[in-house]
Amino acid sequence: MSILHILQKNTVESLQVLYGQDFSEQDFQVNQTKPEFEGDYTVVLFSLVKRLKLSPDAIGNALGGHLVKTYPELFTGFNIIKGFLNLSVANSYWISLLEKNHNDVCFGKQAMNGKRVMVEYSSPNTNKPLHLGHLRNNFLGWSVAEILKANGYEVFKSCIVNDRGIHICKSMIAWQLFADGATPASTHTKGDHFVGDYYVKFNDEYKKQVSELMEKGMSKENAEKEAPIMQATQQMLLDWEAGEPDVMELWKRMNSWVYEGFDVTYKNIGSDFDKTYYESNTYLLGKKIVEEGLAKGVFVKDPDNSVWIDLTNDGLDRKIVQRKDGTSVYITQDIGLAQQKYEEYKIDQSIYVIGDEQNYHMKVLKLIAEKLGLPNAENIYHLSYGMVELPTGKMKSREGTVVDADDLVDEMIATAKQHTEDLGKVKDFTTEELASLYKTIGLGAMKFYLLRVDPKKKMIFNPQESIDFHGFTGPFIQYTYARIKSILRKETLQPGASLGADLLPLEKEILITLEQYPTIVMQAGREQNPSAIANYLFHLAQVFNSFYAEHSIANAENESKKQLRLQLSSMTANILKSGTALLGIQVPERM
RNA sequence: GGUCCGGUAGCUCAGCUGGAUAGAGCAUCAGCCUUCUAAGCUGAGGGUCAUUGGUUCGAAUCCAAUCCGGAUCACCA
Repeated sequence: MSILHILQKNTVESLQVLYGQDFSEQDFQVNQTKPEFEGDYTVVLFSLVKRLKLSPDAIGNALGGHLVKTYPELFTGFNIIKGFLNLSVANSYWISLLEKNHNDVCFGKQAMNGKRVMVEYSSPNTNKPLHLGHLRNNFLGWSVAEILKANGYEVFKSCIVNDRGIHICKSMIAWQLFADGATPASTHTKGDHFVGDYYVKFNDEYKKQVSELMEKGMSKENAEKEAPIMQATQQMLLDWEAGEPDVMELWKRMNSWVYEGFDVTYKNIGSDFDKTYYESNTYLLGKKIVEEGLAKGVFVKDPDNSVWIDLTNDGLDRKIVQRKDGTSVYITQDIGLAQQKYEEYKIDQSIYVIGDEQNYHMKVLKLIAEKLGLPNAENIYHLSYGMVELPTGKMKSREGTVVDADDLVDEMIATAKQHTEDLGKVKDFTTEELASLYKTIGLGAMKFYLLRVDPKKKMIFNPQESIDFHGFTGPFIQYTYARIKSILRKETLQPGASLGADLLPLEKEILITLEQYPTIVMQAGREQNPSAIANYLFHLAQVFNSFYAEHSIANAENESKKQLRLQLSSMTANILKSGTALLGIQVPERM
């Protein structure tokens, strides 16, 4: 139990003893004491004044006195300033916390709670390579899954691949028209980029054809429909749905190129999935759902045979769930998949990591699932994250401002290499060790940069800022870890050693911060928010570095101080390592 | 227009279950490597927390209105 929680509980008990009244932990606030006052934790007394009809000073004196008297091993003194009761926590509490946990690499992890959760993330289209936006999604999804595991959930990572539809046919048509049989192998191109290039070619040709038709006097709207390449694409989609062998073969072939490329990227950035769903399989579930919904009266059929759901009573609109030609739309497939996930994994919660541009869509999905009476409908949760923008504005594929994921990863690794070489601290590393270090640092910088901000908010990706490895960055934390490990290699930590009874301010500050880690992990899990971890780790590293600059560990004043500081260092390193692991970031022993 | 989200230092962001003088990083300026890794540390300057009103002992935080920015409202996914 956290010290904050203990203090809350003790306060409730004391108030009961002192005044015979039942208070709950929500009836008053406990904070960390501001540095300018004496004490460690502060009970804010104002909210108790009204109910007890006593002055803040009277309550503070009674409560402070009672706490110190009743829990002398915990509280050593108190003072009251303007309605704030400041309590000092005994050094022995902090020191025993350190003795117990300095070597526990699982500190902060919760026991299994028996709940099963699925986290769906990444969800790429197979017509173009991954970009910066996908990276935020991938890092977020992966990290949230790990954070939930640390909170005791059994987690399944899943991915729905959007592998069919008109956009896929566009790349296929363009390949037929322009590739002349070229393949990723023949052109030495990564498969997903190769296919993406034909998607671009499609759009170029389409634009050309539309403007040609418009020059001949056709309206823009008609030209967009009549352009031969678009007509061919629509025909191809029909052929695909009819299972036409040539089309299916080409589709499989081009998708396999894309998957080869994706695999490389996923492996590189450390994304993995327990289950991959393919839209080409799940879209058929739509029909069944629509029939059931019609039978239940949840859906209605219009005269033209299209099927709708009326959500106007829920403040939304009428929404189509099946086209008049009987084909299923995006949302229908999602309902089917939601059900399939539940049936296959018996999950208690289903999390969707999807951009906030789809807030409306996800609201509709959940509503429909509820109206259909799907068993886990109320546990569908949209983890909605903000878009990634550039300092110049939004990324636009038409304007070529999309930041490619593979390029970015390469750039970050190259930057890590450059910095490392400039500093020249690891000249004895082998080529393999260096390559691994560059990757650890480059990816660490990138992941931290994308995870350090609140996922719900849109963020700006500043290329210059992202390759700065100083300050609030991944490498700063990695560096702090490497520094500690350097000491721990040279000095011997003796587990049962006497640590003395005194704590210097900076030593105590580290301990107070270390103690918060389990609370932060819980908070990050509750909020599904990796940035809580990132902010915490940065703060911990900062506090440790201040301590490190101020006090010597190897040449401490005496042996018990040295052992105390070695244990502080060890526990800090463990938390830096396990915390960064929750963000998908590794820490190097040297850098 | 309807719905939803956001506006905190020059820039990027914390803080938001109401609590003491609003915090970091970057950038700027001034210091600190003969002792454990300077990818570090110490200090300085920098704020009408969009605006106005309300709630109360107390508001960046809660409520309302206004202004500004964004997302979304397809027989696209």
